[in-house]
Amino acid sequence: MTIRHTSVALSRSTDKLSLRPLSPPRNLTREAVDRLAAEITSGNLQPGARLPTEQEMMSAMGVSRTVVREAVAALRAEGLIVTRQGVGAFVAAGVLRRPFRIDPEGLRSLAEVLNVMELRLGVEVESAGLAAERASPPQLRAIGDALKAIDRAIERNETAIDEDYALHMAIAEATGNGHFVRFLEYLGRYIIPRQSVRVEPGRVSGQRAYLEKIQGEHRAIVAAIRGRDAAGAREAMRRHLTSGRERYRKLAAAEGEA
Amino acid sequence: MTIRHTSVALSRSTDKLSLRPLSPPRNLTREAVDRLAAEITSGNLQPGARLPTEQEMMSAMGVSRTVVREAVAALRAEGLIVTRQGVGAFVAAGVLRRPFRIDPEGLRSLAEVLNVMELRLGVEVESAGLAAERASPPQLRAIGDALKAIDRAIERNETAIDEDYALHMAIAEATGNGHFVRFLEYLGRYIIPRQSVRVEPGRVSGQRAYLEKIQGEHRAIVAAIRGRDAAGAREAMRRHLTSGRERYRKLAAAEGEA
DNA sequence: GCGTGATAGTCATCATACAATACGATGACC
DNA sequence: GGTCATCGTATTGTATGATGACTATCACGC
Repeated sequence: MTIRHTSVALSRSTDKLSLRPLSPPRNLTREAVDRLAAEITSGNLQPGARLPTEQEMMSAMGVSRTVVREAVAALRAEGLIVTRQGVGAFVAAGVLRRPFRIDPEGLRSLAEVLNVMELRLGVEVESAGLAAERASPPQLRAIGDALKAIDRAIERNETAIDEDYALHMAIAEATGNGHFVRFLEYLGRYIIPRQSVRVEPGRVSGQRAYLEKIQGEHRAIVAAIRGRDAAGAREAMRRHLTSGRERYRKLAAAEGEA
Repeated sequence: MTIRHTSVALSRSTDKLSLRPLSPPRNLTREAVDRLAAEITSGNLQPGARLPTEQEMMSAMGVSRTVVREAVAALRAEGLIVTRQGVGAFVAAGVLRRPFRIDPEGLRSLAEVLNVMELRLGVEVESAGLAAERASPPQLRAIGDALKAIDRAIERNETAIDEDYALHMAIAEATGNGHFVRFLEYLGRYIIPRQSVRVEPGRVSGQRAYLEKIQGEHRAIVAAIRGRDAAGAREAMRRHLTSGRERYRKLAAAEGEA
């Protein structure tokens, strides 16, 4: 038996049983991906440069074509390289860095969540401003519908999480800029819910007052957008999200002491 | 002969050719990736759920194992799924969202670049505001140094691209929020340069006046940050980036007619 | 000089086989 | 009855060969 992946850090003598969850078995494909990615990010392979052929990579790394092809497929999925049939594989132009991503692991701490909310605040404030400037009549209607949907959810004593998200998305849609939609899509799903879902189920009246307050902020945002008041929309959105951030901070702090 | 994607974007008098930038060559692997990703993000496959075996996917989609394996490799690289030899493939726990990314392919068109600049504007405006509220003395010093570095570069009749980027980064650093730094790191490298690099080399005096104007905007931002004036810093940054966006729009439009 | 066709290089896909690993079942052993 | 070694099966990991499709290049004829 050959000692393959020695990634097992054999901490045999760890008295406290600190057995790691599991370290990913370093298979050949992963190895090849890392080495190729290193070649690219280190600048050793300039953007637009042609990668070695599959055959050359095979012999260079001593692996089969399957491994090479899966590594190439992985890098292509990450956008680092593009392949063209009959021509070869090339380093993607204009990409010296991996895609922007927020590590979900880091979201554990309160501070990190608040940091993400700050980033979101900047994007959404601008989103509201642009929506006020550009929203088309159908988009304005969609925003109004989303607002009313929250009203109905509150009436049914629900948390209105999905409806809240839908309103923010409708505003992002109204910017006409797909990046705002995608950004919110990426962040919103797991940032928005937490800030309101923590209220204890028993305190329905408290939750309702809380939702009514939020809905008042929503109304201010929508009113400003309808009035084509970009600055007012930005301000209203800023108030909404900063107060939401404060609410979350207090809830989290209270929970921390519970 | 089928009209495949002519990736040659060559704008050789693109009178009314309406040649698409490039339509993605829908190969089987890409198709499989999309379909699997849709199954996951749609919630059809819960986190932790086991994917069908490769054999089942082969017969289900009517493709070979190579295609299935490359699709799985791509999703694994994106962190959506994890595979375990001898067991199967599983939807990654706690990952309902794909990383936020801006497809570099889309950056070809002027409209897309402007859209990205709008997103950046939102983030940087907030960045300036937070920097005004929180910048520590060393961070303020770093911002001042970056400002002076631009002065020196202008004195040397250089484009000051790197120095400009450094100033924006210093401000992002001063927020104390790493997300702002990473976001700017991701966007800035290939958005900022373009807006100033297009000036013709011959017109040095025009470039210098242009840079002096930008530097005036920079000074206003830094002054507001130093004065702990968050609203003023936001406003100054907004002015800076909106005017930069306009400059880029005009430059690009002029180039388009050239 | 300019289109045109042949040709070679390369990726895309398929098919098959073997290796490595994990899990459950079975049965021996205490 | 419980524990553990063994084995068989299922599944992914890796290797290899073959074929098709696509592209760039170059010689060729006009």
